[in-house]
Amino acid sequence: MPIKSRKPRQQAEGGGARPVGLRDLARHLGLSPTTISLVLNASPASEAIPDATKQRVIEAARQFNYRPSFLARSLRAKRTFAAGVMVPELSEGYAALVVAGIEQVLMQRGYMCLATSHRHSVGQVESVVRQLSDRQVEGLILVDTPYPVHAAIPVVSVSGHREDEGVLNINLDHDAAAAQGIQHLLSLGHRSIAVFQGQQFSSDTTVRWEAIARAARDSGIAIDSRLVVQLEGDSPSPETGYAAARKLLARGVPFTALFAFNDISALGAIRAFQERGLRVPDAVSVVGFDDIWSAAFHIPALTTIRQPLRRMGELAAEKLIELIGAENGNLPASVQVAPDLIVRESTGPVAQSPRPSPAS
Amino acid sequence: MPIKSRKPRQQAEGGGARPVGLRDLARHLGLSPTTISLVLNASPASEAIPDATKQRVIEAARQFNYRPSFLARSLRAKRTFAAGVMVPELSEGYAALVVAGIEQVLMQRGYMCLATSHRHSVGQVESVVRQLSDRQVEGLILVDTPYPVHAAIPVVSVSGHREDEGVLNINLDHDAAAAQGIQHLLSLGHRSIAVFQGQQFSSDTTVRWEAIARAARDSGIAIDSRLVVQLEGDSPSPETGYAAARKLLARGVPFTALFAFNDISALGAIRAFQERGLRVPDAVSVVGFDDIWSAAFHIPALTTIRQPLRRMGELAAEKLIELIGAENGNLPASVQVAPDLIVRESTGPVAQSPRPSPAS
DNA sequence: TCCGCCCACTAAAAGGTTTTATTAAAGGCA
DNA sequence: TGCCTTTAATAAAACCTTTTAGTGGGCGGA
Repeated sequence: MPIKSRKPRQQAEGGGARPVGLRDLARHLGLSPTTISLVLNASPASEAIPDATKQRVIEAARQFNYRPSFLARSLRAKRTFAAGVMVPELSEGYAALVVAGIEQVLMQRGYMCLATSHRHSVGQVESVVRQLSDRQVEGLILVDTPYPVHAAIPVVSVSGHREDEGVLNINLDHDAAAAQGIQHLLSLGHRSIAVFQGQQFSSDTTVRWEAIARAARDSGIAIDSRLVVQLEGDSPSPETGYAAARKLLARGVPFTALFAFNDISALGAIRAFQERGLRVPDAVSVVGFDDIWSAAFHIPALTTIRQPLRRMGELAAEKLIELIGAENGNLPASVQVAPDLIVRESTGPVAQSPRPSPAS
Repeated sequence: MPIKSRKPRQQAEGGGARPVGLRDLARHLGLSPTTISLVLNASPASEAIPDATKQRVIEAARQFNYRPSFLARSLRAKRTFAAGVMVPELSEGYAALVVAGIEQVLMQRGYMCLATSHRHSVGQVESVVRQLSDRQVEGLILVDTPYPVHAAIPVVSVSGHREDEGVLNINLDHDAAAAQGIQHLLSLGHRSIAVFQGQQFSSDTTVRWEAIARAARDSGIAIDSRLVVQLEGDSPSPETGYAAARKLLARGVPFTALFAFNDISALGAIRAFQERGLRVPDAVSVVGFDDIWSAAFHIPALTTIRQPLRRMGELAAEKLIELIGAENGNLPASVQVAPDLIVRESTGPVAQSPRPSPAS
């Protein structure tokens, strides 16, 4: 694929004034580019240069508004100060929060954030990784992206649960999360608990489901397999939860609470329940997951397990930068973050009437 | 700020194998780098080269998995195929949707998306623009960013309403949007309509408010200034609308409908109303703006003016690329996109009882 | 007087491409 | 044979820095 050079864009002012470079400064000062570079970079070798000259150089640089070419120095130093970030879909609330955290830390440390999305297409994943590698990003952050990635650079995976050698994981402590949710429901008297499993493509799906099943078992109750529904479709809207809830109701197996896969699906489920005349939390209690910003303002406000998504993004960026700077040897280790149970209005004590079987 | 070169990261395999370059290929084939470059870029000058040689070159390139250095060719060709994207805050649903559209188009056209946020800090805006310029992005897309930006590259502004010379705008047709909302409420019998104005820092604030006032005037009703409340605080949560609604109620001026600044604030307002015993839409009708994904699944589902946010992002990217490729002269022009009124459950006919004055 | 050292810089290479200008060899024609 | 053209390539410059290895001159000391 050829790359054509472009005739330099005419400045509004008319003169195709190309930016001032080290050479221009050198000529203007009657010095060599080397000297200028040494001084401006405060390189150790510049100690031999008298302060007067240094001042002259610095002054001229400011006056001409000299900005070194990132391209040129990247080429020379083999450092791009750029990191690639891959998410399934940027518009998703989940990904957006994590990316916001990542971007903030990267920026603050002088790195650029190259944002990409793959829409769960394996081909797209490969193509994007190739493009990022071509641009010599120094590291990669994968968010909720359970696809194999082959890269010769440091990789941090958020909610990836990867076993891959050399991938640093930032994951939620799902056992704690599941225990919090189950305990909360148990303490309200619930015994028949329905569960939403995530979509196939979500990397949290398996881990979360297994943690919930384990937590239930440990608490002495079992999850009836007829009360387990898997979310389908890749729409990032409550639609998925709405459909799953209807499927659940259609099975006719009584339950008093739902542990949803995430807040989005919980919202959809609540709507489906209310449409069938099942009030939340009177007839059914619902626990969400994530604590997206609208969870608190839904009616009823959602009880949920909060994931510190933004913090996870920040951590991912911090760890990535550590990895990039690390000598071989002492590499930083994976990190687990703690969930928080946020009790709001969508959960309540189990109803008096023994079994509020859903209307069919 | 000095830039130190890093000792090349040891590959897992052990050999610090640096990537194969044009020179390596040349040596292996017994040709010069020039020839390889000519052939691989299918440059016009390569016509003189016999097909046999071309094949040899192409074959070797594939075999060694040769990937040209983006840095080097960018340096030489003065093209980076990168665009900077600035939003107030990446985690906001509004920005995330626009950015998703932008990223998709940029990627598909071979451009990289450098995502940044500024949190409404003018200093941060300047710093980010500087960093992006240093990296020689070929263009800039500003989303909801009403701050002056001085750049010598093409700029596209989404919902920016800038008058600046040389900035291409992608804006919603706010007059149409306001007319749709007002007409809808009028047709339901509402005459006392409250309005939320956006936060000071949002670039849509003024335009939207003026459009609404104009639409009301044109329809023969006036907006009582005591029914106008400005959102405050920069939290991207319904909290702002919740607070504004309480302020509105506290004023004790009767109203039967609210035209909110956006869906997020509408959600907060609905909660505030319900807490005061004002059912939506029975006692108060609420119209939102944006049509974020959860609007449809809120209870009650939100009637709202949809902005085609993703499409606006796509358009912005398309126009930016046009601008970048444009000869001086025929530049593409600004674009207005059309809103859609989405009628759901949060609006209804005005109540029978003449003036459902809010409980104080 | 001569050696070595310090001072204040600089020349040149390197990084990996693209592009312009040039060349060596072969072939055609007078 | 001598001249011109075509073929099949190549050398070198350019892009803009950073870094290594010097350099020339002045000066102190023996």
